[in-house]
Amino acid sequence: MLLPPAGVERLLPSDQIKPSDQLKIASWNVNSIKVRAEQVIAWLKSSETDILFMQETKSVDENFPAALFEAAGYHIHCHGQKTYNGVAVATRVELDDVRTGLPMLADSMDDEQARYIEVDCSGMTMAGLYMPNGNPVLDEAGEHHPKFTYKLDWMKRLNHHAIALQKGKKPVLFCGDFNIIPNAADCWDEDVWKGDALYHPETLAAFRTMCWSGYTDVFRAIHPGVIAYSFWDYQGGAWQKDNGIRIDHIMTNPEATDRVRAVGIDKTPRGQERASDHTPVWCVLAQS
DNA sequence: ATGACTGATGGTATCAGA
Repeated sequence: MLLPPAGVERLLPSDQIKPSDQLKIASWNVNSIKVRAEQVIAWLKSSETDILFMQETKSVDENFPAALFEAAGYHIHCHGQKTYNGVAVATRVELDDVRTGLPMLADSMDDEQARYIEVDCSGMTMAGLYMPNGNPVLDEAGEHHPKFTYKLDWMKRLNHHAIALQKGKKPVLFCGDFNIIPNAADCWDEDVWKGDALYHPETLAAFRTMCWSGYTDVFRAIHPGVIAYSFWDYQGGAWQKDNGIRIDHIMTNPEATDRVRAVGIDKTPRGQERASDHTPVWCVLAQS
């Protein structure tokens, strides 16, 4: 085992050292880019992230603080709307194409919400998404509430698109705030989440459809049995009690999974002053 | 305990988030 040189106190852990032929990709629900820009940029620098997908920017594109990112060496592509939702990508590597909006199906519900951005880079396709929350599940008549129907419809569109992208035989990666708790081990108390849209059987079934079509939850694949969360509610001292849930994910098709060299969730930003309620999830991919 | 956060909004309360 190599030891750090004398006098060097802060080396990255060995699994975070990134050779030049690798890309570090991350996803972070920032909960307002206006409030979080400085913290996000500081994290981009300290984490050596090449491409960051952001969600809940809550900003129209003309108000996105892109100049702050440019000054730090990151170019911004954003797809926002007023008040709610909003996705963006910050990159310090060249992108070949950027597309926004998740494709519709013939029977899809109308969708004006800014929740999807997709890029081509280094022969790969990578997407950042903000899945609808889906609550409440039921309306007053006991039927599916329109918000839950919208979530299921959105997942159906995502699954169709995920399968369509597989036909390219290229590496494909989806990351973002999925608003899905994949398993009981991904929350502090399963009983609290039973019946919630994030852990509803129909939500989990749609998530498994994505898994069965070839996409891997790379955090869980590389860290089996590890308890790690990506969201802690602002209320009730959830952070202090570690009452968290793992709902931010990186999903890779087989070609991309083969290139995964490391995966992690960085809890540090969640513990900082005026933090987002989510913390970043990241992975390192070999470029060939 | 009708509580308990945080952010955005032509707002001084209401929504949405999860």
